[in-house]
Amino acid sequence: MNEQTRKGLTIGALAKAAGVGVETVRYYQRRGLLAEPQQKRGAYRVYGERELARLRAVRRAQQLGFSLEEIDDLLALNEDTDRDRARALARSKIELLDARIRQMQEMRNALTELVGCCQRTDAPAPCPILRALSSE
Amino acid sequence: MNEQTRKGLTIGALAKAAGVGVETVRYYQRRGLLAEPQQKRGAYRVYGERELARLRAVRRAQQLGFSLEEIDDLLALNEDTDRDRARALARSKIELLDARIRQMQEMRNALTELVGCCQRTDAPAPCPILRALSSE
DNA sequence: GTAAACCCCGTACCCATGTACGGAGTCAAG
DNA sequence: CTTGACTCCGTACATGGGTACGGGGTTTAC
Repeated sequence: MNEQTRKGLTIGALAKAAGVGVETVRYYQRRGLLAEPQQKRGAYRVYGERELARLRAVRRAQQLGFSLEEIDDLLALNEDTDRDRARALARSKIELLDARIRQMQEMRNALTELVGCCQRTDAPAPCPILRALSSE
Repeated sequence: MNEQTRKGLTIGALAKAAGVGVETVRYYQRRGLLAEPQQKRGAYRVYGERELARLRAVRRAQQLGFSLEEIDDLLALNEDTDRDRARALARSKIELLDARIRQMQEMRNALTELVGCCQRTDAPAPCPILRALSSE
């Protein structure tokens, strides 16, 4: 019954496997973020690994702070026939990621400080979180 | 005229300084994310550095993928009188940040690969972005 | 002391991202 | 061959995070 994964998934199974709702899958299809599968079993669409991988990737990328539109761009990079354009877009996303990563690390440090310090004191020091987030 | 920053800002100046709209400031106030300033000049509220810093911090944290509610929690950590609770929350956010940072780095690597490779080939290799995003 | 620019407040509207609903058709197990 | 779970499709509603509007009061610069 788990060779369904090989044999093909119904939309429900796909959604479950990716940890999203059926309606979400359909929504992504409507938006063009997820292609409708070519294959069908009778009247029902049949999904495979490709769709599952993509669906999971969408969720991941979303958690990284990208919008569905950006994700579409991102996932299209590979297919892009205009390699130069693709590379340029990729580079700009890299810069964006770098900036976010840096800030997340600052925030992380601030939180660590917060956890570590004040083990004993209740002094109202200048908020390390604010400090971490206020750097340009 | 720029000692307004010392003397106090109107809502418009505050918004501008933080790079948001006036309506956004008011919205944050309504949500309780930004306290209304105690001071007023006549009928107009007067804002200071505290508010500006906080407002900027909100924007930053937002870019890091936190919701306004989470941001409220985060910024409240410092004030929290229940230190244990604060520490626990901080720890959980640290883990979350770590996970996101890791994934962002994977994604960054994938993009770098994408930029670097295929300088000459147009071979449809397995999408590095999908790969980066598909790791659990 | 008047005009432009700005604030206040309330309410309504907007976009992205889903979620829910409901009637009708379909599949697969028993 | 029936029954229960599932799919399809369309449309409507929800939530988060704002944004716009409008009537009226206030400041400030001239």
